[in-house]
Amino acid sequence: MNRDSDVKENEKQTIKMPALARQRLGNQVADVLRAQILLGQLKPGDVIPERETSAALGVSRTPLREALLVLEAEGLIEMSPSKSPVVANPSLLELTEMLLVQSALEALAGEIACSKATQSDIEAIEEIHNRMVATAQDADPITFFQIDMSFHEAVVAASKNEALIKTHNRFHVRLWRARFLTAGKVATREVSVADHASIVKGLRARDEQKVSGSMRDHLRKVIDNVTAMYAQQKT
Amino acid sequence: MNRDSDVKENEKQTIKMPALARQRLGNQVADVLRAQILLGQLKPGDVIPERETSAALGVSRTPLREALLVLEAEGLIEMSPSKSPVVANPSLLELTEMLLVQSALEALAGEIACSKATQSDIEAIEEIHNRMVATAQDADPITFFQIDMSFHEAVVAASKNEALIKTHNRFHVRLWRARFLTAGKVATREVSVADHASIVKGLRARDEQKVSGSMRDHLRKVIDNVTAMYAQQKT
DNA sequence: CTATAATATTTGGTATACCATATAAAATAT
DNA sequence: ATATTTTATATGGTATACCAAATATTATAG
Repeated sequence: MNRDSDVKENEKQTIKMPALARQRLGNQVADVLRAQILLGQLKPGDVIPERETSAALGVSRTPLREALLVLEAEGLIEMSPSKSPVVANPSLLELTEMLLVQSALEALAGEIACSKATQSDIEAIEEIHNRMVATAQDADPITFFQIDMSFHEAVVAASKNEALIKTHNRFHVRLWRARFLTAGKVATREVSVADHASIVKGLRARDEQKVSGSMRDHLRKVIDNVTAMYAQQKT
Repeated sequence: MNRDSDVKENEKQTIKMPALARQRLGNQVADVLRAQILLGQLKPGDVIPERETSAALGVSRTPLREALLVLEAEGLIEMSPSKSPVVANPSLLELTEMLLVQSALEALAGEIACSKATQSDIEAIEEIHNRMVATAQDADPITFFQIDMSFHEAVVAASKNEALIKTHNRFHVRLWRARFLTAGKVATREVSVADHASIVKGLRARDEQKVSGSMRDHLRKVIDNVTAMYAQQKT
């Protein structure tokens, strides 16, 4: 490859793309902490002392604090004066409230997706569904759960509504742990698969009513599952 | 007044209530800036330089910055590296997307409110509606608009769903300016009043279907109003 | 006078220093 | 030995100092 010719070709642009490079340190730290919370490495009730954590991550307290504020706004942690931030531990009431909102959001997403999704969007959703069907019997809980979640993400993304996608993701993250803990039961898997099949069918037919209703009902079943788990946990 | 007796009476409690006192400075600053944005004292496109603004508010850059991060998370301002934060100026597309989400949220709120609202909640909503009817003909745009908005807030609050209330408020704030600019037309007032009347009627009957549908349709009309305003503005 | 390069200045981003308060520990009086 | 007061320490909250990059300004070469 000729170096000189390359230089000549590029002489006017000087690469000119910072593009996806620069991001605030605080956001990167927030991503790390958020991932740790979702992966269960940071469990509800765990504290996140500022000095200790910032030192562990090799940053100063300023961006660490910035990250904590982001996570607080997302509802993943709780901060109170003179106390170390603590990973949020949503009550059953809070979870059901959030799931109700999520059901409305996903219902809307399904409705919009019927008109806004491209054919390849729907095919991609179908592909996720097929993978879920294939792994319903034997896959480990984590894998199955992640496929399940990606299905919902894909439908919401197909709505092409940024505000909706962002708001949905907000609850998605906060509900992650509780949904994971309840998704383990293989018994509920078949129901989920059936619900998803109905949603896919509706999307192919671009039947707004059907998809919207299916999404909504599907999510409301999750409320029952979570409630059941909490009741069982008390025992 | 006898000092000693006072001391004796208070000896056990020492006032003991910090209660509603302490809040982070950053949040207070965020409240101030948010209010300025909502009141139009800070318009879309206006910049908020950190040093200048923090000096004006009499705080250091740290809490000011904390406030900016909050407002950025709320979507009220936009921050980019090496540039002063700027008050967000949502496009028509963004506004319609947010209004669609808001319509779903308010529909859900109306539905839930039918079962969760107390009788006095409904009476309070009715009272707001009556005030709106009374001032529909002559009140200045600001007053009418504020009553209109408080009606929606009251219905959502009646759902008693914290996640819903918070999420709704998020969009409520971001949509505030655009809705205010479109709410001026007296022509649209009558339609709004009629819609609200239908909602109140449904709430009294605790008819979930009706209230939910009315809320949703009412909000979707706002999309048309906003779209019309943008089209007219181009002219 | 114009174009270009060097420099000064302003910006947000980050690190550090300091402060107030809440909590834990220790000392002392009962 | 216990209860109470005092003191030490650790925590988050805030202010300041410093840095890098982007931009505006000025000087200089053409």
